Amino acid sequence: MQTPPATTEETPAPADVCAAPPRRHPRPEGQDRYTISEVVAFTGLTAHTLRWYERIGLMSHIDRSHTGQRRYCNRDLDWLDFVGKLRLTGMPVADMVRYAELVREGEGTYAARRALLESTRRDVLTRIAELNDTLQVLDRKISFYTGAGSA
Amino acid sequence: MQTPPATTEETPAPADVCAAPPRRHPRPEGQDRYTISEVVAFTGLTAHTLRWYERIGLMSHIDRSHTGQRRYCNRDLDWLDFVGKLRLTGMPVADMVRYAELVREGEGTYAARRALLESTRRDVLTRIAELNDTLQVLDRKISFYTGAGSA
DNA sequence: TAGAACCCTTGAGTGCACTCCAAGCAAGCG
DNA sequence: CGCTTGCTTGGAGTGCACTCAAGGGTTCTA
Repeated sequence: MQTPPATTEETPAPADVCAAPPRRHPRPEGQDRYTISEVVAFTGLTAHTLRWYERIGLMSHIDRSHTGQRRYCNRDLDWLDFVGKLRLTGMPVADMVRYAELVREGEGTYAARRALLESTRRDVLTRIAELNDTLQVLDRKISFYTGAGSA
Repeated sequence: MQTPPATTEETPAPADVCAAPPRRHPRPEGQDRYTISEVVAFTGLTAHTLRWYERIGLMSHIDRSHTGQRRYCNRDLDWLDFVGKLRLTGMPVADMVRYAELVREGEGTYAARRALLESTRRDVLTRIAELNDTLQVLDRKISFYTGAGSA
């Protein structure tokens, strides 16, 4: 068995260096059309939120069934995974939408996308440093309380 | 010179294991009464936010001048530093208020305080792990764009 | 004794990221 | 056929953490 031809990256890239790796909510193999409630199960987002993401342009228009219901594909799920990561960084939704627009604009925006991600990367490093700092404070206080409790 | 008698911890503790260490906004030495705008300069919070913190019980009542203006002391600044750390962890303000209440209730709440901080500590570790994960994704994408740009 | 700068209060307003509602369509089942 | 379940829409509502406005008092410098 081999990785399916799923492109998963922002632009139909030739050799996709960037394929989506481990996923937390395993998708069924060989499927490429999911209802909104399946996506809810995979991502933990609500159906409301998924529709809202689409409305504000954080997702490109989702394919529809003959009756007008949304049918998400694996690439959509990959994108949602990535958006989830960005969300963890604290990036505002408006910035994510900006990134999504760059993706839709095509390969000409590679430099801009990289700049955006590098700036995000810096934010993440800062945040990690802050959290490590906070951890030290917490540890100091916890050991204070522990000592005071057993003294 | 010796550390001043500032207690800085939640309860007038005997030997304070928990003294506040490095501060980012250096305070003048030997002072213990600050106007709200000085505190704004030290903490980066707005005066609105400082008053709001007091209203919701995130800070105990601040000392006042004879004309009713707030005069913050070093211990208040230490508390604000700590609150800033908690804020970085993403802890909701309501939970911080809960912690502040425990502090006001006295030494009998040491165990509860420790439990709260330990739970926060776990959250912080989780968050750091998530951010490291995100960092990997960002690095993968950045190097993809870098390669595509120079290819 | 001006005038500017600073501070006070209560209560309302803002921005973000969802979250829900109402009304209605479509498919599957006994 | 009727019932249930799942999906659709636009627009309104929610909760959080501030943020500001209005109207007034105080403190500092000249």
